[in-house]
Amino acid sequence: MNNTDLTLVMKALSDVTRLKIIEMVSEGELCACKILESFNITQPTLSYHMKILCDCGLVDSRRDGAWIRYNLNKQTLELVSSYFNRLKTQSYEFKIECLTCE
Amino acid sequence: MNNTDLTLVMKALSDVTRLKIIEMVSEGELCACKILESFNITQPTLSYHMKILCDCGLVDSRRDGAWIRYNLNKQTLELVSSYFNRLKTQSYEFKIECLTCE
DNA sequence: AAAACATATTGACATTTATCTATATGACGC
DNA sequence: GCGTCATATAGATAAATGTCAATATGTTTT
Repeated sequence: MNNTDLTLVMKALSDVTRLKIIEMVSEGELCACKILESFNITQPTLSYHMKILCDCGLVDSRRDGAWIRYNLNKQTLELVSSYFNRLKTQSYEFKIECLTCE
Repeated sequence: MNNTDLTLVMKALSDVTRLKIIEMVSEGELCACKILESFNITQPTLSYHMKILCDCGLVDSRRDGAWIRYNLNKQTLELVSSYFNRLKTQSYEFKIECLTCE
């Protein structure tokens, strides 16, 4: 996962509505109509948010009759999770100071 | 860490420049002048980005003479990391389908 | 085939964001 | 105190973002 892809994921998560959607979907598959009930937004706005979540790979969608069912993409989540774990382990307790700055 | 705080962190990471800064700082403390060398942006623009990274708690700053030295805040990173770990474990292999949608 | 339901797309608009130039503030050395 | 270096703030601006109303597309039911 390169920086551009990661930026897309972060951008997707940088909106309160989408963050809540991710949390809802993390508990199990949901259709748009169910998600919509939890928010004070219009259907087109939800559709816009779902597109962003799907495009960055965080959420998968599948048609089931008239409904579109959404669920979390665990693989992408794993990549994001491991990115933060790597950052954590990379940073050490004792700082390597930049003394010269020249 | 509530959703508003988390959104701030994600917003901070949703910019390629800031994502690179985080990676640089994760390897050790750096002053603004050193960071600036790696980018094609002006000094005020970097200052703007550093403020966003500090305000959300991802980066700490300390004055050292004329310089401001930046380093990663491991505590915040730990909170973000554990958030994603929680999301991962919350989502199960077998989907709890929403069959009614009524 | 028409009506009803679920979701997506389009176009408009206000707000936010990233960037710059110009200027201010703070620290150090002379 | 003055000049110089490091960083921050202010004001302006173009581009991106989140939202809506209106409309289109796709699916099911009658």
